Amino acid sequence: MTLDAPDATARPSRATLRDVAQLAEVSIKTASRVLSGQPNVREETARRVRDAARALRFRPNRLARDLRSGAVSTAVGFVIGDLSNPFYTQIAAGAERLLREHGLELFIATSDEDPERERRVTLTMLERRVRALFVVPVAEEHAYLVPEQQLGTPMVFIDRPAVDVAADSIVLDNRRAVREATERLIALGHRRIGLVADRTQVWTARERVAGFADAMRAAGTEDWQRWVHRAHDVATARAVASDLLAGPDAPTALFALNNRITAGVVNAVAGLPGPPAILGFDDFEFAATLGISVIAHDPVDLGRRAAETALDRLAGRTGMPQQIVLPTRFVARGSGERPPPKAGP
Amino acid sequence: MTLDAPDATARPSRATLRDVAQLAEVSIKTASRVLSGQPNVREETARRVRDAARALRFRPNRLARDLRSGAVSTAVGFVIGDLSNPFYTQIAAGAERLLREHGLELFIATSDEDPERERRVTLTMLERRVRALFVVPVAEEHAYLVPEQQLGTPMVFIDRPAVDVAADSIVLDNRRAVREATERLIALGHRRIGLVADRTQVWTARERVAGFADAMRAAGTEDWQRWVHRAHDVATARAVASDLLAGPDAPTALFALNNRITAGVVNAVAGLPGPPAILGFDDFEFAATLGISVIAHDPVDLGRRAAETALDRLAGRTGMPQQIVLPTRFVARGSGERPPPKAGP
DNA sequence: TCTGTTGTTGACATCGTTGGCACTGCGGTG
DNA sequence: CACCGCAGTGCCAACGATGTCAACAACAGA
Repeated sequence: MTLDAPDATARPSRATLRDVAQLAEVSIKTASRVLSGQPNVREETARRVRDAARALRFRPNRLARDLRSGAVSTAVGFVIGDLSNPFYTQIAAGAERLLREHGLELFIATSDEDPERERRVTLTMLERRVRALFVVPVAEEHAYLVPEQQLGTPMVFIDRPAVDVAADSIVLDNRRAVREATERLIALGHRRIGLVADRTQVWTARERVAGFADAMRAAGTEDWQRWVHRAHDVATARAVASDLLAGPDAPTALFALNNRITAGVVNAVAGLPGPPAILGFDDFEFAATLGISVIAHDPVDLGRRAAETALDRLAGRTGMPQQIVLPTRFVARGSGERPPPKAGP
Repeated sequence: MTLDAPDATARPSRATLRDVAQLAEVSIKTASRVLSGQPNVREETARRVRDAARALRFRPNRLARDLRSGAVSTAVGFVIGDLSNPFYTQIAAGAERLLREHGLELFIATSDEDPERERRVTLTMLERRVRALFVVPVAEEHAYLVPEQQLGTPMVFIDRPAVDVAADSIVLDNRRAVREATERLIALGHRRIGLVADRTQVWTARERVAGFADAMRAAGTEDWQRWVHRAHDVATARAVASDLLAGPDAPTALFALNNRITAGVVNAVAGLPGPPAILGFDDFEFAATLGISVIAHDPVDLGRRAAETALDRLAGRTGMPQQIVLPTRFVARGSGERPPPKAGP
């Protein structure tokens, strides 16, 4: 009993192909052939190998496999902003479903809506040699992805387009959707419309505010900027809405530009007598129950289309990056159809 | 200018450590030392290497690194049932936050609530040599994980305990929570309590129904079984609730045993005159706005505790698997405090 | 001058797998 | 009988990184 015998100590180690080959009394290569389904192995030999693998509970090391065989990993990376926002996770769910049908696995990591973290997790994904990459970007700067893309990793940007890298993207028709919804409010007689938008850094927020501006200007309201307010999370949105309604010259309608803001606004308004009109961007589970009118779209479809695009590229499609614009639809449920109070100054 | 110079053809390939070393005119090993921050390299040499790496846009290949250095990957696997259920994603968000602080990255894959798929994605995670593994299990059978666990990969089961593998788990005090909530309904005078529970296969559903049975039996209701109904998604839950309320001997209270079922029930009841009392398991964003009383708990904390447990194991804690039971709290918001109608048979 | 120490560097083996190629029998062909 | 094709198998290199160890220079102390 020597002191340095490593196998004597209680340190079981994972069975490798070598162990399987040894037990089956074949070469490593033959074992590999059997276990990865290559032809030209006698059935009896194959059986021996399979038995050995089972006995040793052999699990191939994907790291080694993927390393050896270049970029044929089955992992696809998905970088989203925040796991607790259903908007992101539904996109992921949509992409996942389609990818799975093609034998690919979706791995999700979060950027926490921080550009620097987005960059880090994205690069980590690439270091792991994912087969394709999906990003719902927060950062404005993606030049660092250019070389990676040239190396052949398909990349698809979701919900927000790629700026300084020529990649495919799937977006919503934000500007038009908000313009048209704002026009509806104006047609109902609203002029004091409180818009609650996400941070300016976010592309969708900018687009949506632009749509609002389009409609307001068309209606002759040049000081539309004073009606634009900012919030990024539910609590802030709630506070902003409460303040607006309590303040002088309170808006007769509130327009919340994403799901979290809508949650805050709905919360603030709940139970108020003579509530303002309310519109939200993004549909949500309780919108029907609460009677909230929204600009609806299908995040699952957003993800599905992104997956389609990536699969196309993997199948060999080349050429200019595509930008797919998905439609939205207005769903009237009551809250957005309330006219402003009759008596006014 | 030879014909076979590979660099002459338009085949850009990813720069490796070798390329960097060549350009910097050092050995591969020295380049490795510089780029992975090992000591004992002359500053001038180090600078040359860093410059070369930058010029070639070198990105290390994690596959190779992780392969060589054994199981020291920074990836942690998380297997959840469904990306579009906030319950799961919030758990993931909680775990992610803590893991990140320890330099670990969370990779999420979904089982689609299918035991066979759960098994497959779990094994894939292990084949990728994750440092630790989290599972919100659907399957009842996890014996296949035993050898992997013995090899040292910490595993934590979340929301539902591990059955045939001795792993740590974090669960809620389901049975007690439901028993006590049911007792409240009984104290209010309810006897006809319609319970809408998830499938029997799901451990939490069984526990929660057991809690209901405890309370009903204690109150002398031996035929509690006839009040138990099943639903797995929002639509079914809604239909079940509608049927119950329309049928003869309609319940005076509805108790929904998870977030999706609650959504369906709330939907079905919305706007009804003289609505039944409603209780839900799992809190949700609009519960306050809608005045729905719930058994609340913190999924984010569930994830955080799971991460803590795994980190402990990684830090070397040995010994028996722990089962951590997290408390729930009852949040009264009105819907659960409605007494049954006075006039009765 | 010899020996020991310290810092810097590179040659080589290695992780677990797959690809390329060569080798062995064996039956069929000219 | 030399030759070919072909199924079945094994040896060796390779993927891209890191670990081990030794070589070497510079310098201090005896």
